Amino acid sequence: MTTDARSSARSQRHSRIDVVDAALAILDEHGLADLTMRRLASTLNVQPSALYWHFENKQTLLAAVSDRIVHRAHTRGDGETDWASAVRIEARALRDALLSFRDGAEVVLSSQALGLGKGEALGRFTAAIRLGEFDERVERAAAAAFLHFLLGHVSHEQQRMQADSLGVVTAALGAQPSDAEERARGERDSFDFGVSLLIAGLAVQSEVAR
Amino acid sequence: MTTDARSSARSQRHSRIDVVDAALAILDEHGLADLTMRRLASTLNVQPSALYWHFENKQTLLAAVSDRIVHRAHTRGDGETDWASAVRIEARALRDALLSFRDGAEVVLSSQALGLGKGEALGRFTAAIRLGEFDERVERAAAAAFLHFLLGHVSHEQQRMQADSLGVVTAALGAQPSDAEERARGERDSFDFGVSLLIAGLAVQSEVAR
DNA sequence: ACCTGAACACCGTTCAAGT
DNA sequence: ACCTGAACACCGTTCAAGT
Repeated sequence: MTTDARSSARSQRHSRIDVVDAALAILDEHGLADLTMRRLASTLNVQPSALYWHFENKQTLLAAVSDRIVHRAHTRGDGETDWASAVRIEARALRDALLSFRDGAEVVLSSQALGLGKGEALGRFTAAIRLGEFDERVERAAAAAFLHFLLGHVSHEQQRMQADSLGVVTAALGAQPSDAEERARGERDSFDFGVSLLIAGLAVQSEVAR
Repeated sequence: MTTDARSSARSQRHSRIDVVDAALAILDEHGLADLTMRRLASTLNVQPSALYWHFENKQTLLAAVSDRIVHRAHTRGDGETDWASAVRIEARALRDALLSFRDGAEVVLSSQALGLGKGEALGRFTAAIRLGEFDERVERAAAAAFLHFLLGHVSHEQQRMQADSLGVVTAALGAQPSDAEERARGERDSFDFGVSLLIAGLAVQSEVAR
């Protein structure tokens, strides 16, 4: 018990993995704005400069955090399914993964925009689309479209969640359900609808090319 | 001539409009990272604290900058066109507007994600889609899908432009055209393709509902 | 109506040196 | 292999006071 590495012992030595673990904890509990190098260092009982032994800079660290969030999106490869179902399953799994950490979408969005990280999210979409045996250019552009929609939708969604929890009064354009559960259902529906639009569009594309 | 307000005279008094003008100039010449309150103040020959008379905080200022970038997207309302053409025209106009300022997409993306700004971009898509007389929920979800795709695609695109200009070697996944012009064409094509996917999907939706 | 001056409470990053 | 100590060059924001 008392020998556990995760206890409050000081002057523990750390690995990259420990640093990312601690970063994820700060992210989830306090949000991206509070995820500073200095704060991260202090939760690890270490000087800020120590972090630069593990990571070249903050962006690289955030890319590693992003990779871990995305990697959380498990989908058991259910063997035989059509590309459309596969894409839908990946989209939901990735959305769930992003939603499972505070500001998760924003972290992944910015790492993705900077071209950092392992690109697993794009890879997942690409693999699912590949089941449809499209032209390679179509496959690439479609995967990017799914990913852009996913990140844009979920980051907006998480932003609204945070605004709500702070009781911010946003000028109520359109209907705004009062009940949180109802709102969550609405978000998921509009996400699914966007995914459906893209899938339907890609299906049409395959008929055109035929 | 020498009485012109935009000359190098000091201790000029400024309006919100002047501040946004100056911010846009810094954005375009030096990028978002260099658009700090202190730097902005110094180009206006003013103390940083003076900016807080015009804007509540930096995010609000950036939202005003975002609004101006989006407002640059002119499309003459060509009278009678179908919703699909109207959406395509808006998408291209908005992309051009974002591309006309360095880091334009990122600025608009983050203001949009924070729910700040006037929401003109979403309004433009919504108005175009409305020509198709869809269900209101469909209209809203589709407009959001177009906007998310737009912002995601263009911010990624601008990121690559900047990486290229810095000579960064990104692990060449897939074919990477060497010639800049060719690459620009590829970007525009994959943007148009994404827009086409969404339009085709929405067209199918209208048949289903019929 | 618009700005100054001074301060507060922070940042990310570098680098020689330690163990 | 991993970290300290100290420094550098910055940030956004507040607020009393000035004109």
